[in-house]
Amino acid sequence: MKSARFIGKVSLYYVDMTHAYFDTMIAAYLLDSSGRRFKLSDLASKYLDYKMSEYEDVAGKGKDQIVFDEVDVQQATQYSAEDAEITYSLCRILEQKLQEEGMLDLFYRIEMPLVFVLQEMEHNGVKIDVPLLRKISEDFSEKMGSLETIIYDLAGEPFNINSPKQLQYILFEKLNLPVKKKTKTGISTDISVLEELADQHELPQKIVEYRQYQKLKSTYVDALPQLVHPRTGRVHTSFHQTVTATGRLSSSDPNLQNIPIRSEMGKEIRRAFIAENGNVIVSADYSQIELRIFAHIAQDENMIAAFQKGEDIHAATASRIFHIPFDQVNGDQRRYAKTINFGLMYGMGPFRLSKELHISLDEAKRFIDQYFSLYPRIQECITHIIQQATERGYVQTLFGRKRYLPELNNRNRTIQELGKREAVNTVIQGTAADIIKIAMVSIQRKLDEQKMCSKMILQIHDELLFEVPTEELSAIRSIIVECMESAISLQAPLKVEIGVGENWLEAAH
DNA sequence: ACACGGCGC
DNA sequence: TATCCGCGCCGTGTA
Repeated sequence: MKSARFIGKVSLYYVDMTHAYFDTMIAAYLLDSSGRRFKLSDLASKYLDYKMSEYEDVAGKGKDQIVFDEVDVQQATQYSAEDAEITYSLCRILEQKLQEEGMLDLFYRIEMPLVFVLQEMEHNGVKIDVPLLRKISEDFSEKMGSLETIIYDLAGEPFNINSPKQLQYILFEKLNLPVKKKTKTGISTDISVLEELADQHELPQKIVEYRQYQKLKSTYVDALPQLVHPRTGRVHTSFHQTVTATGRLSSSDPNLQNIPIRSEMGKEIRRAFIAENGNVIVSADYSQIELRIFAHIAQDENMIAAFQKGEDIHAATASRIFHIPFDQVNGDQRRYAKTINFGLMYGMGPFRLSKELHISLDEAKRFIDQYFSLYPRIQECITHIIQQATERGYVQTLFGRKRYLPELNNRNRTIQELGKREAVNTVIQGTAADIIKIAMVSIQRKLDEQKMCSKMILQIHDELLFEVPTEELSAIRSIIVECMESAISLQAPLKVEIGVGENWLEAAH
């Protein structure tokens, strides 16, 4: 609910959901994951061709709106009963459709059980070290203050650094720096542009630094303490099960799936995610899950072999692409291979690869050719996925999750190309989403069965975070690893890495 | 409300 | 010919 952002989360009622077994919203989402609205009234129009009465129809709107207990009883009865009847009618229709689409297992064995796992996680929340964030905030303020002075000095005048328009004026009119990239409405000042300009003037680099502090401070450091619940002293995110086109979860209010990790400054924010006294934070993440899925689906023997031998996949890829012994792969070579490995799953082309690695277009093309000759079945797999998706109009994950891709039959080439990348990415990303959902359900089941006090608190796409009483640590370790690694058996076996610490940063080691 | 920029996987 | 890397959420400025 959008309104949650404004009124704050006040409901901590722990509603007993034991007997809820069919969620029309989730069923409709599985039937069309690209759909945007799955409200009861949307579904009634779509599947029953029935227009439900709206709340405003019975209670009025604006300042004339009355409270529901003042509504005429007949009208209130009619309105309320409609919800129940429509839900029931939808349930039968949607279940039938799920069956026709082969998605009953996905629905009953993965998505519906997951509802309760997510309810539990939202209820658990995560403890935040507010004093630490306050300290970081002050530290950032100081650094931003000095940067501000330097920036105004380099610009020759004070201006609002956060205003793209004013920044454009300073960089491209006043200082006459070259335009590298345009946006729909003007000249781009994003990070890649500023980095390209860095060798011509000192200002761009300072802007980059300033932006980094500004981003971290406003989005995380200052925002998180305000979201600590007054009664639980913890932050309770919302997980959404019907948002993404691929089957992933999303998180909002606040989004705890995009807490910084890449920059050194950003990492410090993870220190503020802590465990209650007597507990530790346990992080469990799938190592290279998407690449393993790709290797499995493509049946690529080279890639499967590398994973079965437990090799560092990026180094192994580099060693074979560059024809050098495994132990002589240097940092740059490994980085190149890593970029290709990841880019592959998003359908990165030679153009983007060349930009990313600061190499020529020809070199980028050669790398990609080398890559596909090393992993030939991967290339075949990509072709196959796209071909099948174009014929059928949709793709499916290993567990039968579907995504329709009308883009593939669009007359615009650019949109078609987008459709191709979406097709490949959805199979991989969506299968990974299926797998971690299965693991979450089985882990929660074990925790309940064994009446353990450990809590699952976050899911970050390929990582699960737990808050664990120290005495349960060794037991929970094996449960987590077992449930996650055996969620499905792949030719390139799933591997889970576990970390333990007083906070999220330490646990992620 | 929208565009941009930027954080995560 | 020219070339956007898939999926999200959110803060800020602008209108």
